[in-house]
Amino acid sequence: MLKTEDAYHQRIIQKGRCPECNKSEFVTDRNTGELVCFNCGLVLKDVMLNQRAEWRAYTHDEVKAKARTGPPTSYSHYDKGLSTTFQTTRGYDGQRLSTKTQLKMTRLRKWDYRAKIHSSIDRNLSQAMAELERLADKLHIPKSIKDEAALIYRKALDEGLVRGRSISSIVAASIYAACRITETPRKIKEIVEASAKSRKEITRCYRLIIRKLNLKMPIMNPEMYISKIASKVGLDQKTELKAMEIIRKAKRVKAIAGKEPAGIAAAALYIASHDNTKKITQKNLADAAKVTEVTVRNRYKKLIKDLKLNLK
DNA sequence: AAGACGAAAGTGGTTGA
DNA sequence: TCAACAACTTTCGTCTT
Repeated sequence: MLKTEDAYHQRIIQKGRCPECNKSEFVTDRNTGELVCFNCGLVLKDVMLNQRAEWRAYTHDEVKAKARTGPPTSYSHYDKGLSTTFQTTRGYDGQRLSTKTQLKMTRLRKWDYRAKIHSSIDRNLSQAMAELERLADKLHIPKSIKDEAALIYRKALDEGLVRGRSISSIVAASIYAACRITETPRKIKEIVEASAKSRKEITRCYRLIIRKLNLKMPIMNPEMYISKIASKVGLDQKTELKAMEIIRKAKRVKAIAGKEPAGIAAAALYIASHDNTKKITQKNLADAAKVTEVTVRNRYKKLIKDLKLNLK
C-alpha cells in the first residue's frame, strides 16, 4: 500500500532501525507529516515539519498566482534580481488601464528606474554585471564561477579599487581570480583574448585585487590541465591516468617547480601518448595547452631526464 | 613532407638592492 | 626604480622518419 502512493510526497531514508521489524528503511509522508517504517508501517514520528506549500493549486496559472517566491537571488545580477517592475498596460486584476493611467504608470516607471540606479555604485554595478555576463558567456564559464567573480567584483568596488580603472579590466581580473580560487583551469591568455583590454592592464588589476582583498590563491596544479588538454586532442582515459602518474612522480623528485603548469601537463601527455598506439604531435599538444611546441619539448626532455624514462 | 630538434634572440614578469 | 634573472616565445635552419 505504501509503495504505490505518490512518490513525490515520499522519500525513502535509511537511518536507525524499526523497533517492530528491525528493518532500516523508512518513508517520510509529507502529507501527514509522519515517519513510517517502509516494511511494517509502524509510525515512528508524527510531528515532522511539512516543507510543502500550505496552499493547493490545480492549474499552472493557479501555481503562478499563489506562489509567493521567485527565482533565487544571485550575485551576478546588479540588484541580485530583487527590484520593482512596473506593468504599464494592465492593472493588478489583468484589466486594461485607461490611457491616462497608462501614461502615468510609464512616467512612474521612468522615475523608478532613474531612482534605482541613481547612485554611482549601482550604475557601475549594472554596467559591470553586463560586462561580466558577456565575458563569461564568451569563455563558457559556469554559473558558479560567474557568481564568484561577481562577488569579487563587488568587494573590489567596495574597496574603491574600480575608481580610476576601467570596469572591463577589473571584471576580467575578477573572472580570472574566480577561476584561480575555484581551481578551474583557465589561462590568463584565454581571458585576455576574450576581453578588449590588454594583458598588462588585466594582470595589473588582478594583482591589485589579490593584494587589497587579501585573497589567497591555490597554486595551479598541472593535473588540473590534464583532462582539459587530453579531451581537446582526443586522448583516452588511460593515457590521462598515465600522464597523471608521470606528474606525481615528477613532483616527488621536484622537477616541476616554477614551471608553466599547462606546459608540464602537455609534456606529460606527450610522453604518455607515446606509450600508446595513438601518438599526438608536439604541435597539437602545444596548441591545446596554449603554449609553444618548444616549451612542450623542453618540458618533456627534462621530464624524461629527471624521471629516467625513455620514449618508445 | 611532416614532425622533431635545438640554437639564438626577444619578451614580459619577478626579485632584490 | 632599475638591473639581473628565469621562464617562455619566436624564428629558423637542420635532422629524422
